[in-house]
Formats: sequence, C-alpha cells, structure tokens
Amino acid sequence: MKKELEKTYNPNIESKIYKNWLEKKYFHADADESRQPYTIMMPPANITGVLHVGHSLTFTIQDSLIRFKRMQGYNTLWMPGTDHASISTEVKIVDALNAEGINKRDIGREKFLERAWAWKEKYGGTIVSQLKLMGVSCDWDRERFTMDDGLSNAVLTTFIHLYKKNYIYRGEKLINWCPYCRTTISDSEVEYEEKDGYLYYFKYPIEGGGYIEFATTRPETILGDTAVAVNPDDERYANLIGKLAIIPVIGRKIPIIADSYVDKEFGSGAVKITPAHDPNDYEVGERHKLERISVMTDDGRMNENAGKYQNQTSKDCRKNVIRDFDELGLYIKKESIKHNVGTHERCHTIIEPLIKLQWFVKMADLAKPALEVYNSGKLRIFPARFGKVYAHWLENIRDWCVSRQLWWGHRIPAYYCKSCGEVFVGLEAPDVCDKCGHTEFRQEEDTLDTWFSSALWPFSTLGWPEKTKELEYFYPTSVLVTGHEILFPWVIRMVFSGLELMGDTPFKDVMLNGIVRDDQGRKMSKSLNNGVDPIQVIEQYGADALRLMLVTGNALDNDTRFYWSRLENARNFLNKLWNATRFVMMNMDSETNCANSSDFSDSSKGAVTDKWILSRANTIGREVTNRMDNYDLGMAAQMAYDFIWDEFCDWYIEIVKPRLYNKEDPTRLSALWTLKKVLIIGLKLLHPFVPFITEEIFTTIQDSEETIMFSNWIEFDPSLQYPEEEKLAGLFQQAIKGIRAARLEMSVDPSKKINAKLVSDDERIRGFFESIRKSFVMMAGASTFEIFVLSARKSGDIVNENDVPVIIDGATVYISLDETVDREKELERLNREKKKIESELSRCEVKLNNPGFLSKAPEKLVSEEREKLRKYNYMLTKINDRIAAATV
RNA sequence: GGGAGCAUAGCUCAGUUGGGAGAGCGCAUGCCUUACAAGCAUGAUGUCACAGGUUCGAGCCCUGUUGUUCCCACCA
Repeated sequence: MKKELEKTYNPNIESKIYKNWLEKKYFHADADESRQPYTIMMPPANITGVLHVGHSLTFTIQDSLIRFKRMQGYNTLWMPGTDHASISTEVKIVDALNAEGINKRDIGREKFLERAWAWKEKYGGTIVSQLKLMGVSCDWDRERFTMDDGLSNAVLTTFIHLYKKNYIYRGEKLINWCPYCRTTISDSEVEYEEKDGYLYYFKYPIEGGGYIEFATTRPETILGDTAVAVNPDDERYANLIGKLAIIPVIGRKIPIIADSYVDKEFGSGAVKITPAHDPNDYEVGERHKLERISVMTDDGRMNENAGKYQNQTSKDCRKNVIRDFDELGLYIKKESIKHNVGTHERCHTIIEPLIKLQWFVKMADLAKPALEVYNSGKLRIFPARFGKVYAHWLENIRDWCVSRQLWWGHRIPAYYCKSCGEVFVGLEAPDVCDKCGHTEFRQEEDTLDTWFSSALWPFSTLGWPEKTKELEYFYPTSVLVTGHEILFPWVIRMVFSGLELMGDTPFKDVMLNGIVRDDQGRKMSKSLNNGVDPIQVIEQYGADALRLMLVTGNALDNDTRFYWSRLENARNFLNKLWNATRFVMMNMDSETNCANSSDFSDSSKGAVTDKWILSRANTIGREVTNRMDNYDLGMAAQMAYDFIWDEFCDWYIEIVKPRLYNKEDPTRLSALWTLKKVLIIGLKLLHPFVPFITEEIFTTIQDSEETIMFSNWIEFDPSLQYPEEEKLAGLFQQAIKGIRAARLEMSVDPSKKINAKLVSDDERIRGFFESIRKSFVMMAGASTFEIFVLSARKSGDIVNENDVPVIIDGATVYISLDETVDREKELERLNREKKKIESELSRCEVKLNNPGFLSKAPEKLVSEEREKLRKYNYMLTKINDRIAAATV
C-alpha cells in the first residue's frame, strides 16, 4: 500500500516522526566494543532557561554531526542533560520569594532547597521538551542533571582529590563580591560596563610639612588607605619616598612608597593604595607588605573600620568624605571621566572587591597539561584562531575562587571542629578532631561554583568515579560544540579536569559556533525585545526549515542573522524536495520496482543523462562528506541544496519527462531507477540537516518502515564517474539556455513552437542529441528538430537566412521562426555574443603568449587554456560567419 | 594598553592549498508548461575598503593605511 503525498509540504508530520524515533529507541547507545564510538556531550541547558535560537543553532550543529556519523556506521552517543545553574537559579528563586514577601534567610536553608528542587522539577522539563521539538537525536535514557546523586558524588570526590593533592586551599584574598547576591563570583562572571563618573582630586598632609596630591574615583576607600604610591622614576616625588602622609579625618599615618605600577602621566602621578578594595592595590600591598584594612560590609555599607562613617552606604560615605576634606581645604576638584566598572553579569550590580576567606583551586600546575595538549595538537580547536585565545588565557591563569555564599549547589565537603576550628575535608565529618579531641563539627556553609560540576560533565555523566563500561568505551568524546562565550568558564575547565582526573582530554576537537543576531545585526536581548522564539518558528515553518536556515549560507564560526525571508527560502526548498518526490512517485508503478541497476548500466537501456546525474550525485556525495569531516556544515548543506534544486529538479527531472511519459521507451526503467537512486542519495545527504522530511520521504518512497537514520551514508564510488556524459549533458544545457535566451530576446511568444536544426561534425554530439531529441523538443519549445553533418553539405542547403544560431562547443543549433526575424535585434544579440567570446579569447591569448605562464604554470593548466583557445576560436568563427551573412 | 576578526552585487553573506567573481533575498521582463506560483524561464548590477609589495598570475599571500566588531587587561 503506497502512501499518497499531499500537494504541499506540511511540517506537521514532525511530531509523529519524533515520537516514532523515541519509541524505537533509535537514539539510544550502549557500549559495544565491536563498533567505533562517536560521542558528543551536549552542553547542559540551564534549568532557568527556555529555548532560544542560539540553542537552536548549536543543537542543530551537534545533531547534524551525530546523524552524519550515525549513518556512517558509528555507534553514536549524544548525551543530554541540564545544569542546576547555581547562581542564576538561586537569584530567580530569591526573586520569587521576595514577590511573596519572604526573605530567604527567614525560611532557612532546608526550606529554601525544597523550593529549589520544586523549581527544578517544574522548569527543568520545559527546556527538554522544547529541545525535542528541534528533532535532536540525543539519548534521553541517559539524561543527567548536575545535582543527580551520581554527579554530586563526582563533585565531592573531585574536591577531596584536589584538596589532598594540595590543589585546593583556603585563603584570604581579594575577591569579587556581589553586594546584591551577597556572594563571591569568579573573574569570568564580572562584566565591565562603561559608566560616567568623576575623578576626584585630594591631598594628604605630609608629616614634617607639605602635601601630596592624588586622584581617585572612589573617595570612600580613602578610609582603607595604607599607603600612597609614586613611580620610582618620578623626580617630582623622589624626595618624598619614605616619608609619612596623614589621612586627615581618621588620623592614620601611611608611608609614601615607590612602585612602578604607578603611571607618572595619569592624574597627579601619585596613587592612594587601598589593598583591601582594589585588585591592583592588593598586589602593590603584597609587594610592600602593607596592611589590608577592609572598610566595607557584605551589603556594601561602611564597617567599623570606617570610624564615624560606619553604617553609611558607600554613596553617602563618599559624599561625606568629600565634604569633610573640603572643610579641611584638602579637596581640590573633580573631573568627569568615563571608566569601566565591573558589574555582576547576572544582576548587573556593581562589584565590590573585598578581602575574604574563600576556597581556591590552585591553577598553575593544572593549567600546564591543558596547554600542552593544545600545543602538541592533541586537542584541536575550530576555528583555529580561538586556539590562541585558549593558550593565552591558560598562560595567564589565576587561581580559581570556587566557594560561593549560596545554598543552591554542591555544599563544600569541609568540616570545622567546633572547638579549635581545625578543617577536615572528606565525605563526612571525622569522629574526633585529631588536633583537640573534640567530637563536634559544623559543615562549611558555602557551595561550589556552578562550573565546578560542569567541568566534570564529560565523564561524570558516564558514571565517574565508578569505572563503568560506558566510561571506558565513550571517553574521550569526539567533539565538543558550544558557543565561544564559554570557552573560559567551561571548555578550559573541562580540559584540565579531564586531564587531571581521567588522564586524557575530554574531547578530541572543540568546535565553537557564533551567535544568532536579529535582522539588524543586534544581539537578541530581553531589553530590546528582539528575540525570536524558536517554538513559534517551528509551529509556523517546522523544525527542518529552522535547522536548514540556521546551518546554510554562513560559516558556522561567524555570527549569523535571523531573517524570516531566509526561513521562507528554507521552507520553499523543503517543498521543492517534497514535490520532486511526488513527481517520482507519481511515475512509479509496479514496473518500477523491477527496475534495477542493470537497466541503468546496460547501454541499450540507459541514457547519457542518467549517467550524468548519477555521476554528479556521486561527486556531490564525496564533497559533502569532506565538508562534514571538516565541520564545514554550512557548505555541506549548501552543496546538497544546490544539487537537488538546480541539477536534479531543474535539469534532470525536466530532461527525463518524455521518457517517463512514453511507456514504450526502452530507457524508461533506467530513468525511473536513476530518479529514485539519485533522490535517495539526496535524502541521505540532507538528512543530517533536515531529519524529519527526509525520514518521511525515505520511508514513503521505499514503502518501508526502515529508517533513514541507519541507512548507509554515501560512499564515493569511482566506477560511477562519467566525465564524458557530464560534458555532453553540459552541451545540452548550453544549447537549451541559448535557445531560451534567444527566444526571449527576440520576443517569441512562449507558446510559439520553433523549428530547430543542429549542425555538427562531431559524431558523438550528433548521437547524443539524437538520443535526447524528445527532451530537446520539449525544453526548447520546438516542433521539429533535425540533425545534420555540416561537412557533408553546403551550409546553404541546411540553414536559411532567417535562422538564428546558438553556438555551443562543437555544434551550432539554428532555430527558425515562421515570421521574419528582427534583423537589428538579431545582429545586436550576435555582436554581444561575439564580444563575450572575444574577451574570453583575449584572456586565453594573453596567458598563452606569456612565456612566464608557459614555463611556470602547471602543465594541466596550460593544456586547459589551449583547449579553451580552440573552443572559443571555433565559436568565434561560427559567429563571424553568421554576422557576415546577416549583414549582407 | 594588548590580541583577534571583518571590509566582495541594493541587503545579508559564501568563495576549501593563489589559476576564468558566486548564492539567497530584492529588482526587471515573461510564463498558472499535467511535481512544485512555497513554482519556471531570462536578465541587470561588482575599480573584491585604500596604497604598495611578492608572483607568469592576487578577492585569496606579505607590509602599511582607513573603517568596523569582538576578546583580554582595567590607569587610580
């Protein structure tokens, strides 16, 4: 029973197909030593998220690679999952609680975590169900969450491991503090925004007389100053070095020091140093063993060290300090400046650098092997330019602050003796403190940076630290595909974690994709309200159209723009493919199933054009495969697209029609066999990008349940190369195009039939056109078509003066119309043709007359040029004859 | 301040080791030709940013200039 296809492609088939794939468990992969694995770890989606078109792009790329490899016979695993997204989620839950009038500290940790898990249950599923609409073929049976028992165990095991190797330490250092979220954040979570501000000038009195002038953007930190620094080469201040300056208001005496960090040209050339509230000052402080005086509290107010300013907000304090200095005559002026201010990327609160006791991962030793695998070429990064960024970051890496003052996340497995404060790191608190003998402990309140768990994703999801067969088989994975914005926070951390804990890189290749922008090139953002909802796109055009649009027409590492017109184009292509299938199926009958390759290969049954299109399909298959292997999906999809639309639909299907319509035609079966064969090749080449429609057509046309997902990928077959046939088909195209152009040029009514004559001394050309006579007649809109050997007759016997010539390589086609030809127009056309040929000819001649070209260019190129010269000379002679005849 | 990318048709972008400038959209003209009007045919439009250099030959390689985007650092 054969299915009928609707006249227009309707993407509503997608959900049914996806359901079938899930039921058949096609996406599931198990360890199987007899087969080669191909593995991709899906970047875990945040449970706060909804699907946006950026996801659509990166998941389309991954799915295309997975489907390509699956068809090539690999045992493919695409591991999906979600991320607890510690701070993002916590911020959202806190907001939700605030809306109910609840403060998170009022309900306490336990109750808060209950809310968080409820959130996870509710929203974690949303993005997964949205992903499924995209057609992603990941193994949902293996879906993981970063706070699953297994993955949490991996996190604790890692922490303990690193602690035992002294890679994790606790220390008091300057960290980035978000006063709104009241937690530390890492350097990569700080976003710099340019803001308008002031540079304030003050002066401190110097002990023993005189003043020293300095400038600052943050007068409130004066209270934490422990030095004034000048450049050692600055002669203006040379005599002041070593003296003491006095901070008025609080009366502290601080040294004037010399440090090359100070820029002589900026401001007054002297800098106040606040080691507790500025990263650079912190380093100066380290070098000069300065005291670190913290003057701020966790919520951004002034603390007890600020003396009379205690409890003021930093804003008020700033105002008051300026006023007080002014009264003392020590405030000089302010200047407007633009400067970059660090803000928290999640809540955009201005970051306060503070000194805090935190947990850190020591990076120097971990970074080395991660750099080494890149330098040795073991880890490849696409596009290559990001490799330099990767290396540069690792070479300049700083210790990683991993503790967060949050509740939603993995609680640090450290325990403090309640009596002496001794620290123990382990899965559980010890029974007895081995320092003081006490038996009561409290667990560290802090949780870990969310990236600490995602850094383990490539192996924690496969069961690590257990030695599972999945881990053994699927690790290391094949390629990681993700956006370049998380190269630092995620990719690099996976690499050094994998090397440290698994002894091998987590993936062989890294492929970084760009972002999807709006049609004006702007980033999609909530504030601009220019985001495109992929779910809406899918409902309207289908996932296949969205996928095809995202993947074609752009190099994948480039940012791409979202255009509805491009989406329509993709949809139109799918409709084209759909209708090509309808055409093939419409002509198939019981006989068709008997058609086989011998109908094609037997020269009495097959046709030149069959060999041509199959030869092209074979070549395109090889090209598409090459592109896929190099992650050039955009070009791969484009080639398949062009082949189907231009060559298969616009030429082959048109050419083949007369043979199909005539049931007596001996080459009919070959035509049907070729149509189906080439269509299936096209479906396979397209399946990685547009999985739904290709599956629907594949099963329909074969009248079988067998999925295209496991059908064999196209293998290049040298025996299917037919260069001679390709050349002849090219001549046919030249002739038809020429005739069509001439007809339009001469304003011949489209319904008007013309008479056509082909004149050639080349026997193969005559034979070929003889064999394709009916297609020629149809496509040229001709009523008669005669073929002559010129050398056997005088041209006057064949061609009359009203005939219009179309010159192709090795032959001339004359078309004659009943009405008189417009002489002038005809001459115009001929002269334009002539000009074109002449310019080609002169290009050839210039090259061939150049001794340098002859002696240095490759032989192949030279002979190609000679062949062109011959061809254009032939065409020029023909056209000159014609012009001469027409002018008489 | 350091690093990287980009500059090709009206718009958005391809152009794989240097060897006759391309696509989609848009535009113009004509066609409802029995797979498809979500279609077909034909056509117009480019000092490949600018200036040098290497080469027999440069959109592609090198140097410089201009414009633009991004990343890193964050000079108080």
